[in-house]
Amino acid sequence: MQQKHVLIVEDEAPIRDMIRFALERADFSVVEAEDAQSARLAMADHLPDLILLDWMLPGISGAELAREWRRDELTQNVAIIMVTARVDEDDRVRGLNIGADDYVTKPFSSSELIARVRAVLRRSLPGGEDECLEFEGLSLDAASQRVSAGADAVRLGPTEYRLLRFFMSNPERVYSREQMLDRVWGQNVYVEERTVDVHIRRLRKALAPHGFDRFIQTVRGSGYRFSSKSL
Amino acid sequence: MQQKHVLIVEDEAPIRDMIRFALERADFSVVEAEDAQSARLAMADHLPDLILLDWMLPGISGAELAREWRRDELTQNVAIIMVTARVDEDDRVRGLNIGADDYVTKPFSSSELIARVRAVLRRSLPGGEDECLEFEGLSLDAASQRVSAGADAVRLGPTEYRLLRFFMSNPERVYSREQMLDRVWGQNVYVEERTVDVHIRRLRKALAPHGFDRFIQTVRGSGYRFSSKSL
DNA sequence: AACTTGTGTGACATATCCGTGACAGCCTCA
DNA sequence: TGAGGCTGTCACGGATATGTCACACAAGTT
Repeated sequence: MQQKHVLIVEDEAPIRDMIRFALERADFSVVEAEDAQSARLAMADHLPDLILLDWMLPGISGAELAREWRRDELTQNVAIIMVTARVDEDDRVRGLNIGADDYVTKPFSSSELIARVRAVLRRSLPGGEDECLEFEGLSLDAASQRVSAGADAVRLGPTEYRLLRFFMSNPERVYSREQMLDRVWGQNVYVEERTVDVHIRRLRKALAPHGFDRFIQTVRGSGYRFSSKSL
Repeated sequence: MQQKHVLIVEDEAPIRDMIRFALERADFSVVEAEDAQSARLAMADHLPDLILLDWMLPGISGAELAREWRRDELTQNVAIIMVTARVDEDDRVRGLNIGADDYVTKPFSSSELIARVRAVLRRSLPGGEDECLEFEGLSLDAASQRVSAGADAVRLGPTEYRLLRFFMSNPERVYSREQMLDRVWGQNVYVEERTVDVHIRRLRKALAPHGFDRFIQTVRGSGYRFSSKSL
């Protein structure tokens, strides 16, 4: 994988340093900015692949900045992760509505940060926005978050949807329950591994009326695999 | 998954014991150290995959130690989790700034500890390189954990799969039953050596319909060999 | 040939893994 | 406040894999 460029927009120097340290250790190239203006300056030279944006900045808020970038033709496809001290749910929702791809709450561990950065970059890498996945008659539209089996629609809960989306993005490959928890549930939640089984069951059940449950295969002792080929 | 080694650096014996107990129950191999010097000693023998490092140690602080290790070529890639009684935000940032991968605050539950240890180890693992082995028509794909003989698929149990994978990664070479137990079963499980024979048999049986069982050759008095050449 | 040693093979008790239904907690929405 | 949807956990039971044994068989040895 080619080295990725990350722009940090953060006014507090110690946190900036900590983030830079973590990112450079993980082999990212890092550019720093302490406010909106220096951020613009940094972007003029070279567009980053991802921006780590502090929620609170002197002058303009990070949220405003994000909204602005999303409107700009040039920057609208750059991934954004909001960094904030707030734990308020409303802010979180607002942040994501603005167009941030993910959201990290202080205090966070460096490995958590890296994991989220990697996850976002991985997600935004292929083509981008309105992802539309098709698999032998089973189709998933990311924009409308709809799944349809042939003609008729499939009704899925949020978790089942994300699970299926993950599977369809990564077919023909075995994933452990641990890996699935990482990539479908999120890196910072601790849930039992068997929970994966239950959701697999629920997804299979939803897909079964159309016969698509055969795509979800159990690999005993290892995990699960999404594949069109039979066992 | 192979067993991981964890080094605990902690001066208080009861806490050390508690951590050791939790880790061993979760199938990690544990080495203890009570100060910087004994930590160095423990590392000299064998590098751990992860270090649980107490923030406060007699003499040198854990933070100093972490910084030192991060500078050392040999140890800089070993994951570090700081263990501390402090809840102060600044300390946390400072700890992560130093290069710790995560941070656990006393008191902590053993399940939380295990979760964090697992999370950190998982993240520091090298990305999944897609191993794909081929051998005269017999092919094994590590990503999908599939084995196929020519056109049709071969159905294997977990142990047979690992065994075949081991063979195909190390062809043309004789291995004793003991070596095979080490590398396929794991280094510290005790099973009878004859068990290898039984699994060899099962693997041969699965490969036989396609004629590929001839690759698994018995070397009387020594062990087995995987080879395309006959005898 | 008899004996010794090493390996193939089928059977079997057990351990392990996974599918499944049930359930309580938590949301949201009316 | 209650209904209804979603989530994570658990316990049970069935399916499958595992390790060990006993015995058959083969290859050397005396």
